[in-house]
Amino acid sequence: MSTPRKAPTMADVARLAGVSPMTVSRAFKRDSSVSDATRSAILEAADNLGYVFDSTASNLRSQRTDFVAVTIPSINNANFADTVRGLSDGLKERGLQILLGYTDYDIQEEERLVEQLLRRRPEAIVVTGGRHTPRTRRLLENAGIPVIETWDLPDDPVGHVVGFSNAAAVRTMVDHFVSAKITRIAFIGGDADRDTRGTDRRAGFIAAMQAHGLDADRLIAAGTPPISMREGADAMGRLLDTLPDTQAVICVSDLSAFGALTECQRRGIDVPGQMAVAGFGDYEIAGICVPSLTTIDPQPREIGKRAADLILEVLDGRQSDPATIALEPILMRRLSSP
Amino acid sequence: MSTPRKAPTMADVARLAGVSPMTVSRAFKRDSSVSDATRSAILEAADNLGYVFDSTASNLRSQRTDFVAVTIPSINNANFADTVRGLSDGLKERGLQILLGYTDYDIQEEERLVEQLLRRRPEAIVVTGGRHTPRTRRLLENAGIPVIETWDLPDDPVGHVVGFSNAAAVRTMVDHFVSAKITRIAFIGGDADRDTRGTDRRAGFIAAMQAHGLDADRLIAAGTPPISMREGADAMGRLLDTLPDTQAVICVSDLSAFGALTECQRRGIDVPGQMAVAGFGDYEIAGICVPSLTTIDPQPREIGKRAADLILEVLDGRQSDPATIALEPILMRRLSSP
DNA sequence: CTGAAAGCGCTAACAT
DNA sequence: ATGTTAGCGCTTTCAG
Repeated sequence: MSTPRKAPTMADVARLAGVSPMTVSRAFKRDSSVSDATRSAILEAADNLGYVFDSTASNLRSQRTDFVAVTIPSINNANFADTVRGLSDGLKERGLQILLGYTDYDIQEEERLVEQLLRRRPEAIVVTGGRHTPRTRRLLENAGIPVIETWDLPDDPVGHVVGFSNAAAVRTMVDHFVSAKITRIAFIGGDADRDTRGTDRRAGFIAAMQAHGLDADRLIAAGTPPISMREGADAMGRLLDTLPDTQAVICVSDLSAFGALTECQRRGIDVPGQMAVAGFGDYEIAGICVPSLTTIDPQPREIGKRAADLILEVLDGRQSDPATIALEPILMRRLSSP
Repeated sequence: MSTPRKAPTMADVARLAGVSPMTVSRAFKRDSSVSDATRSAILEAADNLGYVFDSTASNLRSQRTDFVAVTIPSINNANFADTVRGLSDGLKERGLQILLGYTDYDIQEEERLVEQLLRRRPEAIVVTGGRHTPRTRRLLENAGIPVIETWDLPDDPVGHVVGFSNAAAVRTMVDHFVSAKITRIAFIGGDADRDTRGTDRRAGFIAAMQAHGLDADRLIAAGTPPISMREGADAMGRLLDTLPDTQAVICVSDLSAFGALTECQRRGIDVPGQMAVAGFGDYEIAGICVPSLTTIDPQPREIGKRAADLILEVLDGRQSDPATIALEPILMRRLSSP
């Protein structure tokens, strides 16, 4: 576990293999021109010495780091994890690694994080959402690398966008209920504007209700984002206590929706007979809970995949203008709604 | 988004501020000796130029990267996410960032990942589990940095350990059932030895049953780890079809346990009356589903926190011998068991 | 296919 | 409190 002596360098490997450091450098690259005999001699020498390639030196000299910076609101969220997985898979073939940071749904924290990440000279940066502090925006604009905003369709993007309209997605859900003659619909979401996607969903709910000429005043504040299952359950409790004639509730996420569902179970309220419930995200739980949960699939993995493709295109010079890729969230009709 | 000209360096900032590059370097460090006037002049000059500190150069020269490498099996798992959060919080105060990679529960992938991570010269490395390929082990042993294995208590640790016995934790659960006179107990887990923690849990189940003189042959293979909610439900279906006199089932994780629970709901099987169900992990869902799920809390956040503390101690020279910190998983008795 | 020279941008070490 | 010198370990560039 401890190596008291200094770690071996390429020069050490070169000496042992009887070649120049430059040849060792080439031997560690994939497609460079080194004879097979020389290469295997070098790799063996390296192995004997316990040599491990030093990226820090390589990064500085070549001005390439081979990683892409990614910020997500929370590491503990299956939707964002799926986006990261899509990104990761898409970038892997090019040898690009992901440097991940999370913002805790806080744009001040995002600012700190983005600066930290940019110091490490990523080849590109992917951020979640389209709302940033002025300084974050300036940092991104001046970074000189591809910038991709995701999970949103910002009015004034910094660079590229791979996302969807959170408001429009919720409108789809409202329409779904209204077409089933359900009109007394509530919304359970965060009580702060911290989570901009949550805020957009609530705004989309209000706008959609008003477009149908319906009251949009059944808004239940469930806590500070991210809203937990427990907070969803508590919010449903308050809704049932204060507005018992409510026919349906749209929740800001599947997690809060599942919490709400369990509260109905505990109180013996039939779902969807007495109360329909809808979520957002199409987390695994939505498909398997009883009754299964009507929700919106925002295609998180696809967001990551498309962002990765876009990054590769831009780095290859195949794409130069800022692109906006708008995905269509999918309404997943299940048993928690009519 | 595009910066055609080259990015400014410390030399540029120094020139504009009328000082030497060394003073600029000091101004960007926290506690270094620069007069307030000089520092603010420098920071202003940097701001005007849009200068962003270049860690790649700093890393090479100072031989410090200020990050800790962490490998986890999956990015989409609340337990591991909690450990990462504990680590992250504990390391943040020292300015250490986390470089995260995931192995997909595959020790071959772990080998690739560990080598990639070590090339970036982390200050320490935290891995999940105690089983590695011989090469991974060699890489870790020779890395010359603190190595911490987590989520397990390996027989022959590489270096430090912060973990718990997966087998002993499941024994606690078996004892819980047996003390309630429940003896026909099944285990739902993975069908491969890919997930070593899952394998240890199954082994712990078998050993505990045998210690009680009970048959340990109700083993249901639910798929390739990680076992999903859906796979847990399917496994429960097979269990009910083939061994209907089973009284209780212990699942390799809360996710599969919840799936199993929903299968009981769909079939009208009363839990825990006809079938008791237990999970592992104390995920949020365990506390809120109906009935709430008896499970084991392995204290994932605490694992991360302790690992972070240990790293700081070792880096400070306050701890030199390999340490093993064994945590005690907590049995969470809830409504899915008697 | 291989090598020699130079230098990436910062900071350790030493000075004052 | 600030400056000077040298060099971290690679790879770019140019040569053969």
